[in-house]
Amino acid sequence: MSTPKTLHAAFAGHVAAALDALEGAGTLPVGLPRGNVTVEPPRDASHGDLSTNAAMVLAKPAGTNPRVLAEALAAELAKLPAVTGTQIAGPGFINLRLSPDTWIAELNAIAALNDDYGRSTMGGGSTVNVEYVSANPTGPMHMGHCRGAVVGDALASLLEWSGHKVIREYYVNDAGGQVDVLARSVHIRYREALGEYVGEIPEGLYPGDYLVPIGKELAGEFGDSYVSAPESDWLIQFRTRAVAAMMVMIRDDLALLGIKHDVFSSEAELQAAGKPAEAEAWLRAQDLVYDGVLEAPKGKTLDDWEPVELPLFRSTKFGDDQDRPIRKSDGNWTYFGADLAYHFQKAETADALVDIWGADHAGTVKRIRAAVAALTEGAGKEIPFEVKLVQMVQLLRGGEPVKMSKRSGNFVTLADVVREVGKDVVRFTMLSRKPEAQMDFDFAKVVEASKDNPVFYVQYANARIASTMRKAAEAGIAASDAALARLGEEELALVKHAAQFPRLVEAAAASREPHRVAFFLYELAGAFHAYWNLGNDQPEKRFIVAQDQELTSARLFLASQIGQIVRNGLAILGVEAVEEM
RNA sequence: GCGCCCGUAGCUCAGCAGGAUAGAGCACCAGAUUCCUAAUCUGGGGGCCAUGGGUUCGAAUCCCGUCGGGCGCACCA
Repeated sequence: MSTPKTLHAAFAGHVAAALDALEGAGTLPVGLPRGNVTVEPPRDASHGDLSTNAAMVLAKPAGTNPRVLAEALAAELAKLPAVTGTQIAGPGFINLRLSPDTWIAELNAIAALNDDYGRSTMGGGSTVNVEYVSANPTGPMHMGHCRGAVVGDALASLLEWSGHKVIREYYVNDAGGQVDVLARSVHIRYREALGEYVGEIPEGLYPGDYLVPIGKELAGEFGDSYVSAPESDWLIQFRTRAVAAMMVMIRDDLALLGIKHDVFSSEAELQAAGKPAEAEAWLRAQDLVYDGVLEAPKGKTLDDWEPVELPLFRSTKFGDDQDRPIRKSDGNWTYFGADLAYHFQKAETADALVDIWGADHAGTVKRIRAAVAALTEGAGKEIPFEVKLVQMVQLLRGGEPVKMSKRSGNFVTLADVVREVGKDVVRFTMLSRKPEAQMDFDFAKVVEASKDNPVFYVQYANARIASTMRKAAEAGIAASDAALARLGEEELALVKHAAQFPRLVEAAAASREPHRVAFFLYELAGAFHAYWNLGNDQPEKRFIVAQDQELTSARLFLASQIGQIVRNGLAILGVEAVEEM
């Protein structure tokens, strides 16, 4: 896909060219680093349309005064046909004012690029593996998983928009003690299905009803042959079957949110393939794994603590606080031991790794980061690795916390919530706060149809535009770019706002923060609604002005492009852009 | 005791990989709203960006300390 340069990208190029010209003229020394040079719209629109700090950043290394350099640079930039005014302000900002034609051209660019406006080649086609959800396959998804799922999914599409190939991956923890517990829980349901009275599910097992159907299925298949058989006869089989059933449920839950992973990686398969053992052997050869005894944890008393010799990974060498065991005293892999090998496996097919984790796993970030550094450096290709921690969501209903009974296994499931408020509301709400901040999710508020509700407000902008188009069509007027010169200051201000979208997408992708897209849309919708409201008192400012078809067509064209941006932004977030509400 | 995250208006939160006079919504105050494109509109007050240092031409943003809140700290995942 070839992407024509958007206006902001083009001006970054223009400033660079102007600096080249100054170098050529001897005004500026050749080869100064320009990494800190920015070209961006000033916060205060009265300062102009674009602003660059180039003179301030380069003055010092050039051994000159910022204002002198600014004068020279401004003179160079003033030669551009698009620039109608330059001004030097403050400590050396150069403010540029652009011709209306420039903005009209950008409006046309939005129309031309359409669903692709905002895509960029920033990522250069490199592959990013985003691992998210990775909930244990021991039950349906509950709301605790929801935020990470949405953030991860939106981040994945954001990265695609900014020119990366993305692998959406789910790590299935089907090898640890939790899935053995699952198998035992299913065994009880199996006995129950055969007519046995099992009473209350014992403490420590999974009590949820969702295991009943699997018990029945296994009963139908195996009859009573495993009822009193020793655990070793049935555990693996029951476990495999239960995990498979759980993953079907989980995929269904994810589908409700519009989430579909490319790869599901099984921890059990990873172990069966000997990956953790390979990693251990290699790390031992590097003296990065050794047999040792950890000190007892400080500041916390454990009654059953005993010193034990375990194979330890030297994560302290890479910034961790403590070396970490990769196998347990029974010889099985620890979660970390397998996870280490898993990350190495992911690194083989990606140029960068991103993990989305719940904040309760914050304590394990350092060790896994250490492991990735050790393994990928060792393999000769160091892979950047980031963990995004997603904070917990508190569920409220009209301001009151939603009660959850752990005892009965009645947590609030994702499916219930999506069924109640809808996929779009869940997704947008989860993205309406930065991930590392805690968040409230109030059932009453998120479905409110008012301007106080961002989900509604943004969708309403698109719906309003769609309804205007329908209305205009009835009157026989269509959008047209024939007379865009008729658009005035207020309309062009909307274009200027919308034109930020490509930059915003790049910045959000670079910082791995999809919530910025949500905020941008909220603001853009706000600007659109504000313009719309002008029509309340001033009928000549309405989109449809019956006695002036030319102007109406131009405004409809504008509205249509604003709608396009809203739709593109919502597409990144995975939220439907409805046309009627 | 150690580590990580957070601390911005009365409340809930933004703040664009350091930039110009720190923003939005709610709440509050004052107006408008028989018209119109339903799901209101316009304007206003309100801040020592927790705090003390440091780096820089320039800090809410980066670094260090302190205070306050949350989370996590053996072979659980």
